[in-house]
Amino acid sequence: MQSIAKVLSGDSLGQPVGVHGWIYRTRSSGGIVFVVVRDSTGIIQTTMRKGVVSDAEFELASSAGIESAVEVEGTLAEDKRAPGGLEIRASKFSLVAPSEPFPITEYQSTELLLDQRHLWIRSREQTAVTRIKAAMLRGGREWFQENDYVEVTPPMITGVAPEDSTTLFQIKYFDRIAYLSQSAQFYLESLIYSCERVWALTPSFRAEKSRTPRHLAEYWHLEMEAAWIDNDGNMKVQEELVTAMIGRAAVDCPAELKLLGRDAADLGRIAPPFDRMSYEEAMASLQKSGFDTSWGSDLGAVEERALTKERDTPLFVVNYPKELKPFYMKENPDDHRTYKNSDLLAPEGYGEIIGGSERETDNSLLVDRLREIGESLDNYQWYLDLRKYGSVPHSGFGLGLERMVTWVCKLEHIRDATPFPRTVARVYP
RNA sequence: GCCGUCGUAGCUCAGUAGGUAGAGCGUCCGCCUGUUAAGCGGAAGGUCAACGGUUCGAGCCCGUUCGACGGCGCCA
Repeated sequence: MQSIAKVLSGDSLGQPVGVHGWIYRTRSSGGIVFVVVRDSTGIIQTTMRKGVVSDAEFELASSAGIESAVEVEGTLAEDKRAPGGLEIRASKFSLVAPSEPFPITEYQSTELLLDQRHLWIRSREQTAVTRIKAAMLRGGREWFQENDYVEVTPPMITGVAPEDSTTLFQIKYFDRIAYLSQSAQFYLESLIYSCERVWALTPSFRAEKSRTPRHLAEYWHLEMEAAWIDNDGNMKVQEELVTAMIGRAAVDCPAELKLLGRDAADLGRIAPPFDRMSYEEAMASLQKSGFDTSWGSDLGAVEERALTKERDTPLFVVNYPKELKPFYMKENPDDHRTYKNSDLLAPEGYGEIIGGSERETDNSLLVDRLREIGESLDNYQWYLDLRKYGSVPHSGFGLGLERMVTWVCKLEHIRDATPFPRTVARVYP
């Protein structure tokens, strides 16, 4: 047996080949049956003729339904009438396992596809997304390895909750309460004092009742933290990493990208340095476009879309007002109203995929800010400890993997960037 | 949390003025030796989301509940 991709390469033209997979489509016309077979690498038409295969095999082939598991052996032939120009003229057909009528047909609704997700992930589109996502992760892992980052394994169960813990999933943890992690950042920050440069890929959980095309309740969070680098260095890491991830997908998955309407060549234009714009400049630009917004307003979905819609490469927005961002960021010495931070916005209107910053290194400043926002210091004691024993400048960021996949794969909704999306309305299948 | 749309056959949908429930696809049976999500003929298939109300009569009008989807906010 060979992969369908291998057979489609045409190397075996005129020679015996065999494939196994699942029936993608069947059509029959009297004494001939067309069975289009799908495997993980592609689809190919096979033809069964009465008299060439046995009557029993012919009967099986003509009655087998979509998604039946089959094996076909025959001769590879060129034929203009075949989709793709190549077909296997079968000498042998066997049914590995029949399929009941497949619930997903040519007529589909969003609801059906989500209810039948365990079956819909067999689709060519979902398969392409899965492979592209894997390639992006491969590219990221390669980049981290080449740049001396240590992959670490932070916990996903935490005992600490901020005062406003409404966005945390609570779990029963033996005889007390614990929470599912929203971010591994504090754990990564702890690890830089030994490994200096660390990264982790973990699930993050958000109990926000968000109902948008860019939110999941569970998503894969790619986070990095490094000692001795400031926010400019942090942004350089981000643009190089993003470029490496996209580059790997473009090289390894051009066909999958094309299937999704994304030209791999266009992705090749994405290279450091990415454009940079301050929050203040972003505000001015939005006001010029007629937005009723001013200093202190956050960039919402509409604003991010406006800023990135006409772009085909990512955009950094830097130096947000402090009140819009969390307490652990480092104040901008050039403008005390803002932090040394950045959000990376994906182009084409997709919006934020990374949030990052230089971290505050001064223990007393952190304590002040925590008091200001009414947080109990007890919950942060171990985090504050990190500033007591050789505090060093450091920076880091978190990348929402599915958000990046949504952009790279030109998806309309983030739930298609993961095989089994978890949203406020769905935990099945 | 807020705003909006929709629940009718396995799937996608139509259902006019309130008067005995329809189509295409799928399934099953038959025909067809080059189909491209093939074509032709036939058959089976329904608690119209649930509950309550109005009416001689409700898929349709009113109310409540449940579910799903679209968008905003929050965020990656």
